[in-house]
Amino acid sequence: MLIAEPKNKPLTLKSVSKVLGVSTATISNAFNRPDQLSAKLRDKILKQCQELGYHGPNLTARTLRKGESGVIGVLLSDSLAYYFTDPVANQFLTGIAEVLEKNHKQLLMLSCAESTKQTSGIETLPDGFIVYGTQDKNPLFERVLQTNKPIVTVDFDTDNYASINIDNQAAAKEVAMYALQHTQNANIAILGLRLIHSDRVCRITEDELYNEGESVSRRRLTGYMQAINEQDLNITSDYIWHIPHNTYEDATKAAREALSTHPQPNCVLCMSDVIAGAVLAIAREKNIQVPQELKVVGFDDIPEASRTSPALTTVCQKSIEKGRLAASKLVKGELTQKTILPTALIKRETVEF
Amino acid sequence: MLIAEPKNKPLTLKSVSKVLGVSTATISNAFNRPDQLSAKLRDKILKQCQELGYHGPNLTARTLRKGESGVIGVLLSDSLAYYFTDPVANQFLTGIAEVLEKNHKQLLMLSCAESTKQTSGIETLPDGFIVYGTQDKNPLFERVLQTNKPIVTVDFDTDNYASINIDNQAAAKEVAMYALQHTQNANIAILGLRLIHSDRVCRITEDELYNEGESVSRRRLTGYMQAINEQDLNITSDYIWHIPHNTYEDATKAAREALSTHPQPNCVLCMSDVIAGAVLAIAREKNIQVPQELKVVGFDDIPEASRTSPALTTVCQKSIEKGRLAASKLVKGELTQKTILPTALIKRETVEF
DNA sequence: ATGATAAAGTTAAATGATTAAGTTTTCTAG
DNA sequence: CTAGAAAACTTAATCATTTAACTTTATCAT
Repeated sequence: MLIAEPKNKPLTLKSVSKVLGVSTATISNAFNRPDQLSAKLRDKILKQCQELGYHGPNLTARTLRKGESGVIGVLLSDSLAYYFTDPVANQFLTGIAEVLEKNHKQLLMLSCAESTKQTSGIETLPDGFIVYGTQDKNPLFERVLQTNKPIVTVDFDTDNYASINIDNQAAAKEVAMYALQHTQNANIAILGLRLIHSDRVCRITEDELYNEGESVSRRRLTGYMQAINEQDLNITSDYIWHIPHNTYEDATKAAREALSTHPQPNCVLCMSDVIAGAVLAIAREKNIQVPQELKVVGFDDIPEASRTSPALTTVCQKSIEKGRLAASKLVKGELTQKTILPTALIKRETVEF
Repeated sequence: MLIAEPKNKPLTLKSVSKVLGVSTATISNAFNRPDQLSAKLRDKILKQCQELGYHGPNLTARTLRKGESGVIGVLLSDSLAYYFTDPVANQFLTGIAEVLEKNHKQLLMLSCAESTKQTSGIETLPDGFIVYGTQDKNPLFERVLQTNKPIVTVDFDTDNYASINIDNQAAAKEVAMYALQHTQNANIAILGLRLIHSDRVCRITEDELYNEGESVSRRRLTGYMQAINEQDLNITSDYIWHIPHNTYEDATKAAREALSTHPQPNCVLCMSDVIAGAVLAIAREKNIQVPQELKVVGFDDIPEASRTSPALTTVCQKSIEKGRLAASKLVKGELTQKTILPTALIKRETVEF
């Protein structure tokens, strides 16, 4: 039986090698390169390490030496807390987690929204990054770029990197067309997500309507507008809301405002299912019949969308698949291809019954 | 203007020091210990580093040297993907993320369920751990224990560590009492979570009913049983279901089975709101009126609980607060106290209207 | 001016691993 | 039995930092 070192000092390759009477290199090889030593010695070393309570090389030291940590960073444009709350993000992260776990990679969550003190140098740890959401000149993102490590971007696109997107504009146009075609004398409201840089729920101005950006939301808005035009309808900025965060609270506020206007809209285009869910709740509260008096469409097809009553008509984007694909591109090193995932219009009960 | 090193080699303290003509120590101090050099030189160094594109010391090397990474590990008993899907876990993680972000700590998600190959030594990286859920002799958990790093456990208890729990038994008893007191000729079913070690939805056997473990679910079960006894009612194991994962799919299967029994239960005690939500869906499908013909109670008070129709009567446990508290204990170094968070019975519409 | 003291920088020894290159041991064939 | 090759193991350089201990420069009262 081996005598362990005093409990307080953590075991190292060196201290263990001293106890076992072999070189540090041999123990390292026992853990990492079985072909470099005899099977007999290897078994003996592994067993003795077990007894001592040494469970293998320190990750930090190994990472420093090998330049490889086994950690994948997910870079998120908003605060971390938000990503645990948002159902779409949850699905996306679920997909990532699935693939990383299968490949024995660890998952480090990094938020760009962290306050100015970005001194930690955390970007040097992960072996690669999945970058989610638009990153307009974010400092952490800039640093990540400079590491020259593998990157896959999702829901936005930058030259030189693998990316995963959907055709937001076409999908939005399709769902809007469907909704408008089933609405007589359409009076349209749009509940948009992050259309402008404000932290408050509000309507947008005429100016802001034409300030075309490249965000996911702006592309959806463009899709809606195309549908409205093709149907020879129109909408003013008075009927377009900006919702800063994809939460029930914000969405409820906007929904309540939107359904209190005169004339009251009979067709609400929502940029997320969370928003659409809030509209349904307010409609019930106000005794407005959906879909008879009011058509509602969402976006995303989150799990809850099929459980609302009436069940939500929406655009399905395979968010889990997005995550899976992002992670697998990264672990497989497929770092150039730009993928557009398909979407599908899901007809449930909030447009026609 | 400074000339940067060739692009391919990443910048280091050493390479930068060569360019700037000062020692590595001074640059290190410029970043970490402003008092160790003149403000003038420091400003100059920082500006020059900026120009060169050196954004501060490499985290891995710094961690190795200082023994401190700024990373907090969250050790999860199930697969990672599960924790992004489960609404209770989402809230818990939201709370953690909030506090860590405020304290400039990074969040590393670690799953115990990872297949046998646990060679990575990842437990050496984080500065501390939040351990969530029962860990019956899990190898990764054992290693974490051996690191002697700060640990806070949540939803289970081990000697020597700070822990956060709720009184599952009392809370379950309370909600069950309430439900039973409002049910005439009660015919009870229990939809339990992870009562036994099976991956399939099934009823439990008489034996398994009395196999008392120490899990959260078992304590809730005990609470239910106490209420049933105190009301001079009874239940057989035929009316107790085991649901392996807290998902709608599993729960729906169990709910469908439970509402197809003869005699049909008129009071269902659910160990989670997800399960209760599934029961409501099946009840609607079968045209069973809730609460008139069927009382349903859940557990957790997830956000969706207030949005179901009818709105769910349940036990509120402040899951976000749990996460916040766990993280703040860890960052503040309060590593001994064992906290029992309060719960509250939330009376909505699924027991009385 | 001068010696003492404080401030500003530098040197060099850790930190815990990996791995190329070198050394010793074992094996094989003639 | 021995040279040569292969296998088994060790040595020592390296990874990018931090920081105690040391050296140099500046400050200041006398």
